[in-house]
Amino acid sequence: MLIHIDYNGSEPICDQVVGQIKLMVVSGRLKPGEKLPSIRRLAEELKINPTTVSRIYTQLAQEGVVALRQGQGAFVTDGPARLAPEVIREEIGTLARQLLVEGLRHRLTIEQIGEIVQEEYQKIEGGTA
Amino acid sequence: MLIHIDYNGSEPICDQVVGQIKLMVVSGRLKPGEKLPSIRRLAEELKINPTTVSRIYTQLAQEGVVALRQGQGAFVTDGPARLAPEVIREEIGTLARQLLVEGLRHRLTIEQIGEIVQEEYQKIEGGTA
Amino acid sequence: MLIHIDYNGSEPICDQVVGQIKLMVVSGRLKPGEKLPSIRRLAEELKINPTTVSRIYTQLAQEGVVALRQGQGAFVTDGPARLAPEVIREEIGTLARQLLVEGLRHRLTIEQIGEIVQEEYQKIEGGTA
Amino acid sequence: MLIHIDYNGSEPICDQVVGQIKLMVVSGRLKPGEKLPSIRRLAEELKINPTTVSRIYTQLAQEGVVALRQGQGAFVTDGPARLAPEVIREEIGTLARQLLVEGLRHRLTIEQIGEIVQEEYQKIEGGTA
DNA sequence: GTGGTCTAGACCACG
DNA sequence: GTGGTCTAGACCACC
Repeated sequence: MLIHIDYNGSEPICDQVVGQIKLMVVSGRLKPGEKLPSIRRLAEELKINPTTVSRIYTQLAQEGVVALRQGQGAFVTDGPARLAPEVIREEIGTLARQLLVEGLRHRLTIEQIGEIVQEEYQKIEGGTA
Repeated sequence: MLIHIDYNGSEPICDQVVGQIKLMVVSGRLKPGEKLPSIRRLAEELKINPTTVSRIYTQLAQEGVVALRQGQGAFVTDGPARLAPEVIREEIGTLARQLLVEGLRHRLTIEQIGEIVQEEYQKIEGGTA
Repeated sequence: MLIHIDYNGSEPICDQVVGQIKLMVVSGRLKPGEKLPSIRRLAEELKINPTTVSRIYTQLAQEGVVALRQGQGAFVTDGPARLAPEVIREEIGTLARQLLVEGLRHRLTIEQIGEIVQEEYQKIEGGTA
Repeated sequence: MLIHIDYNGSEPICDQVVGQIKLMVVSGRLKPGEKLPSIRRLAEELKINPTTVSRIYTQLAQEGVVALRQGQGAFVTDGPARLAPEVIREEIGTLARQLLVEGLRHRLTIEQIGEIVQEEYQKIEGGTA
């Protein structure tokens, strides 16, 4: 699955894995309908507890990234339930504000921040083809 | 201090206050050299625990937003210690990636995400004048 | 049998099939006395495991929707065993309560919930004629 | 907390408790801003494992019923994030369909089912005053 | 004191 | 084989 875990950092393991799987879905490296490794298999591969993987998959399911089917496994969905547009606007706005505050704090200009967003977008979409 | 705390949300109080103080610094509402309220005073004003305020100031000091001077209080710095450009690029890149992943996941286009970033930037800079 | 399975959803396949067969019986598309396909045939048709179909038929038999006759197959009954009115009242009351709790939680009025019930009733009875 | 658990039934304990807490919120017996018992306290009271209560509270938080605040406890919110109207319609429609199928199956008329919904609504709203 | 994360291992339901 | 639930107990972050 090409997931890298930093076991010593302060970010919880489950957040790290959830983030990387979301990225793989958005970038197209994991496609709708595709099957993820089983809980036990991924736990072995990442050397973490199966219960932790279970929690990761459950969280992804709640965010609409995957669907869990008993006896079959975890499958990538074709997108999350649509939230009201103003809810999405608020959520993304909060993330944008955090990005701006940290960027400006470190003496970047709005243009430089915009460039970084574009560069990261290219990296993500590069995997879609 | 014009800080608003959402006591009913799930975001930790200390994160809320840290975020808003950073925002006030970046937007120019708090200027370099300016003195922040004492721990006791701010705790009273926000009706939170003094030890929480203490942790907030410590965290801000670690991030280079304020400098703590023994017995005198917390003073806004003129910016964090200059990190290597690659380090800043990586940190901001991570935030940009999170923004993009969540935005794209909710079916926003890169253009819509860019617009939200611009709108939030206007809100921040509106306070600078 | 005109059963549609959502292989990408999180609802167990057996629940989906049980629900649709019950719906076909209630709406009159399956009539009392009618024979259902054999386990093997339905399993082939729906491309699911025969043991799953077996469990589906067993569950339908337990709920009184069909009767299983040794070596002959599953036949639609003319209704479940008549339970005491209080038992039925309690079971349906529980389902009504769940409907109301979820509806009210999402800011629907009792009138809107009632309308949805009526609309769904029309959809069901449209198949009876 | 006046929660009753059936330890022998087939419905998972966590679903039972989640359902009852939702009902208490919708009916006004638990009001927005009100604090729920701590995880450890409720675990003791219900004689179940603290981890199970934790999962219950987490689920309620994800459904927008409560907000969890570290160091403080669980607090009733003033409602879930607004979903797109068609999503709500679909979710409630599914519950309505289940209600109708079970009711009609047990030989109730649409009028009788409507009466049960009204009666249950009175029971819920009776607690609001 | 509070909730959040992680581990460990049992048992059940689905396919 | 798959995921789902529950228990048990450790350690950390927040207030």
